[in-house]
Amino acid sequence: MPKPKQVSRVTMQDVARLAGVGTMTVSRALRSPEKVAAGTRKKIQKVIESTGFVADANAGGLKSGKSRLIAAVFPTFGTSASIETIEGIRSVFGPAGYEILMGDTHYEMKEEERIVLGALRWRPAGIILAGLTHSAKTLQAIKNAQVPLAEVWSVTDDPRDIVVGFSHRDASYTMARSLVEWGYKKIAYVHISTVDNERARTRRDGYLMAMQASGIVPEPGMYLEVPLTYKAGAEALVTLRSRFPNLDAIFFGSDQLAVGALLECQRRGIKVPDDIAIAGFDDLDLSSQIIPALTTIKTRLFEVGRRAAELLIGRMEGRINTPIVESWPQEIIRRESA
Amino acid sequence: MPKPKQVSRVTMQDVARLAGVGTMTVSRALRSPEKVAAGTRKKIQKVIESTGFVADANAGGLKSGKSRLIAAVFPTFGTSASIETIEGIRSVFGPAGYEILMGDTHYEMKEEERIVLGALRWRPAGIILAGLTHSAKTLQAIKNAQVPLAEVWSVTDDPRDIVVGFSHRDASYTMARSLVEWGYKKIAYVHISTVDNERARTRRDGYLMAMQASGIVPEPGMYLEVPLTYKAGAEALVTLRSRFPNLDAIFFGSDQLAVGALLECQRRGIKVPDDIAIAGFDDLDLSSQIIPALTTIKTRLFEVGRRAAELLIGRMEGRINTPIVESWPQEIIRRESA
DNA sequence: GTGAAAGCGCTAACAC
DNA sequence: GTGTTAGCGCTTTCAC
Repeated sequence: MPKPKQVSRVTMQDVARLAGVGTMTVSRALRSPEKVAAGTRKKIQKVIESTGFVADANAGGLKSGKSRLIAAVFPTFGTSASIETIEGIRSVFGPAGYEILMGDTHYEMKEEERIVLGALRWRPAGIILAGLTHSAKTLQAIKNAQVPLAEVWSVTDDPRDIVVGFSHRDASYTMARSLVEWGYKKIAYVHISTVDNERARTRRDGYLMAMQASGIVPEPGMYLEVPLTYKAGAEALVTLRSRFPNLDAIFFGSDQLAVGALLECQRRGIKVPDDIAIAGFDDLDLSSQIIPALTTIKTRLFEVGRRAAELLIGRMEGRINTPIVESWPQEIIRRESA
Repeated sequence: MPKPKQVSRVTMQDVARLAGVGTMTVSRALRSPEKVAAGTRKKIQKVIESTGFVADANAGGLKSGKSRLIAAVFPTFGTSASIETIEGIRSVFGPAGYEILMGDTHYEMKEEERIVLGALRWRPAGIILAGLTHSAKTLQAIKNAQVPLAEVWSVTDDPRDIVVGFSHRDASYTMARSLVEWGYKKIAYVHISTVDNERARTRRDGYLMAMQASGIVPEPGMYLEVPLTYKAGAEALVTLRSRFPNLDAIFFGSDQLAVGALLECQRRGIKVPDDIAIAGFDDLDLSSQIIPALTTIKTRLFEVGRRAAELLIGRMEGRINTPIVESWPQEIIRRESA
């Protein structure tokens, strides 16, 4: 292995000089090698390796006004929803030679705004945001910057640009209807905060619509908002059972809550699904392992991330130039808990 | 092929002209407002808001040779170890106005190399890598670029630059010794791949050293390498119990494996800790909720990330200019499973 | 297939 | 406190 020498900074000009060619040829050798003669290319490659030259993306981005950088902003890195989506995004952009600027908003729209504004300073080639609920300032800044935008996770009839996700309302509706079909009559619902979060809101709406369609009127207090932790799921179970002694099912808007509830059932000797049925939403790794195995909705978020990235590249290359919505089918996974 | 129309952007010069000041004053108003008169500042702020101007970080980075960008590379985003550390890093760099370029290597050293080389094109102000095991090329490239490096998670006596973490060997040793103290005599160990992963290796070494110190010689087949999944933990339990019928404890090098094993015990009616004791490493959220609650080692990875970021800023500002190692104490959490 | 010239939008250095 | 000058290291353009 050739030993790179320790120099303060090697520029493309240095490489060009050492290889006995013009800087333009070096630039081409890096970005479109097929336009450079094989011999020249080899010579340049050798110099690059021996000097440890790394092209300055700032200079390139400055000149061209665009950089091979994608901004991706998610509410949190702590859920598998974000992680799966990010993995899907990286599976496309990694091999394509893009870097990813990542941020997490902690579910704060104001923080999202701060992160997006910061990211735009880099003139990214594209932006990916989670969900459809963003501040006017965030959206205006993206529009001004003329940066392609992909919104992932939800779907809408009126897309701003690229939208890839699924209907949380339909998925939730289907699960709630299934619970009714399976014979459950008194079904509670537990969800996380719906503030600036259309996923949580539409999931809850799906439940409410299913109840209505089934001729069941959920009593007040029968749907509950809690934080996203195992413990909150456990506590919701206890609260709901004491409020409604004849409750026969609880549908949780997230598997993490449902797992928390299942563990609480174990602790208290409550039989699932005989004493009470439990259903979730997300299909975490853990959900198939927990006892009893959790009935839930399987999302396809790796695919969602992957497609968002592909469509973004399509937009960047001018192949796609109208708003577009792509929906990935969800699947009810019936296991033992309901 | 239709292309998006190229509308000219708002530059700092435009802002300067509209505010009736020089570009340098605008630059200062953004980066060190205290050096600009309040009236001037207000005038500039107004123009920035009305034009939606966002300073081009590429230009700034080009001129100064440094950008307010941090590269952070982790083996995976799918474990809470990575996520906690990243949260700690962001808690410092977010408020300080840095963006974070993130990559995950899928535990591949070659992929780490690719990601680091890509990130260096942006002339980042600092790099954070997980662990101490990196390819020569990766390390040489970072050295050439003269970018401050923080390595997190492990510790060493011979730091390259900034190192923040803890001794996995000591933590693991302490847990294994505690198991002996608590009366367990035949203790197996389950770990993930030690290839290019000094955390997994030193955790295993800690177990082996504790056995030796306790006068116990682990039989062949008594420590096991498996993938990092719940299922693998369950399978390891079954394998080890059939190999060693009188096994009385299993120490898992990761809570995820231990949880998988606990769930398998439930399925099979194996009593924990009476039939077999289970211990883990990491203290996941789930570990305190699972039944029985898991005895484990609590790591302080948020703090590790936070301190790595703080020390990196210290190095960038010239306040720290020698290699430095910081170790965060770990804690054995004894719960019901052992 | 290759190179020379021009300049992207900022900021360091220095003047005022 | 503020402005002027000079370039950072690439890529665009166009000539050969």
